[in-house]
Amino acid sequence: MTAAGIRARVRAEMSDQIKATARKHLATDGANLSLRAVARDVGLVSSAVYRYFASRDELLTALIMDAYDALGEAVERAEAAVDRADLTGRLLACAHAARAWALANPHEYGLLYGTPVPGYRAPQDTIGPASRPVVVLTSVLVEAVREQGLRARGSVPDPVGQELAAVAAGLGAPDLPQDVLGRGMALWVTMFGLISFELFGRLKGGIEDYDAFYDYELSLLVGLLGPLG
Amino acid sequence: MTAAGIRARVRAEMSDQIKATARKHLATDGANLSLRAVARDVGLVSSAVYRYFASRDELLTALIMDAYDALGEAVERAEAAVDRADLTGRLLACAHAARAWALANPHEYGLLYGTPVPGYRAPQDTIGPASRPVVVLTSVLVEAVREQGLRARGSVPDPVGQELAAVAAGLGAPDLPQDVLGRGMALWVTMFGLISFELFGRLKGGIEDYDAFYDYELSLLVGLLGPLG
DNA sequence: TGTACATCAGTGAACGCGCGTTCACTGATGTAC
DNA sequence: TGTACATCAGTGAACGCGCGTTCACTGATGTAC
Repeated sequence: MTAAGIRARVRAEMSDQIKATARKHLATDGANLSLRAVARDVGLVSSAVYRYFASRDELLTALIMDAYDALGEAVERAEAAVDRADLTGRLLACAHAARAWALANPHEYGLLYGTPVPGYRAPQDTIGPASRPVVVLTSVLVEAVREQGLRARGSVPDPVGQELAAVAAGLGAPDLPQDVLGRGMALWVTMFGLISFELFGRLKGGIEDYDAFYDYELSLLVGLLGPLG
Repeated sequence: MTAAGIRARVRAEMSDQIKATARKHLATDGANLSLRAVARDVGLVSSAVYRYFASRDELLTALIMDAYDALGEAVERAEAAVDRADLTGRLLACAHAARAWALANPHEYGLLYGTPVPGYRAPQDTIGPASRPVVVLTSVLVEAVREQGLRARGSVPDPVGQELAAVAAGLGAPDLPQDVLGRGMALWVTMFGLISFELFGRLKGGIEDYDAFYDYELSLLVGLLGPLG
């Protein structure tokens, strides 16, 4: 390995360590992450962090991108492991993977799907990684339509129908019926609603067995899609 | 009015003004609300605020309680204004009122349903006001069962079934079929999921006409309940 | 092989700032005799 | 009616703290001749 290569790797490792420490700090500070506290924990003087991230916001952005990627990858891997013909299983695998990742990384989840950080504006770069899970779900729906005869069960009134058609096209699935996408989005929204309610403690006192509750509610929303192989 | 009464009223007005100003500050600071900034804005020295709220957390708690109450009242009034026989209309009125309140008070909504404030623990007193909207929804479901023959459309596997039965009992509706409550919760979760996605900008770039999208998705979830008058 | 130079991660002090909370106080207003 | 007293909202200074960011610097390591 060239000297430059070694330097680059050491640099990347330090950068990773800063991010890892920052992730830990999300747990206590939430989104008002303290650069100085992170630096202290890493064993650096606060100004040294600026060798790696130009500002606190840039560090936050890096954390967000990593989180989107981690969630996206978790969903993709889980979905890929299921028998291709088991469409319901593939949808459920996505849903389980998303929840499992959120439970394992609650504060990163909060960063992605909780209240926006005050004063922070997400740069454009986050759009790609952010859409990975939804791309997977969409592809499953497309296959269900093509291979297993999943059909629209109603019509979608405009302007929603037009917008859904545009979204489908943007996701590379221009032939997906609007109604199927609309029902898929209900599933999508409910998934994140359930995860947020669980993580943010909004069901405390009512539901104890979140695993079972999640599965039950998901089954209702998968049922809403229509008969699936 | 007695002198004591006047003093009490003046005190309440000052307290209200502090809360109103604090609500404005939620917009810029999010949940890391600055007591000093609020005091400055009210025209008080920071220590004077302690005559009204024992700490920053107590002020936050007051804001949260007020917000729950405001949301609860908005939902209750909207529901009460609909023809009693129009069960679907009553459900939709609740949903519309919740969204309208959230759009009008996005930062208070974030306080209630967004990422929990780091380090803040909600006291027990918030439970009552927090459940007002869900109580209304439940009562509509109960009436739909009693008066319009809304029925369970499937069975709810334990332990979810048992937990839902306990929740129904806790809401004063011990006879509500578990499956109906389970589907109602799907509606409930989706409502808040949709509102959060809209407010937190998670649908940016896809959906423009949120009014129409919200109605469309709601119609899917109301449909999931079963035939309704 | 040895020397002068460039690179660049990390240092430490400083900038100007804001924060929550405490505390002894002032001064207006109402109360009791 | 007039006076002494109690109440209590609001003041202003201080406590000890943490923050993001800048800047001139040190010193180790690699590079070029």
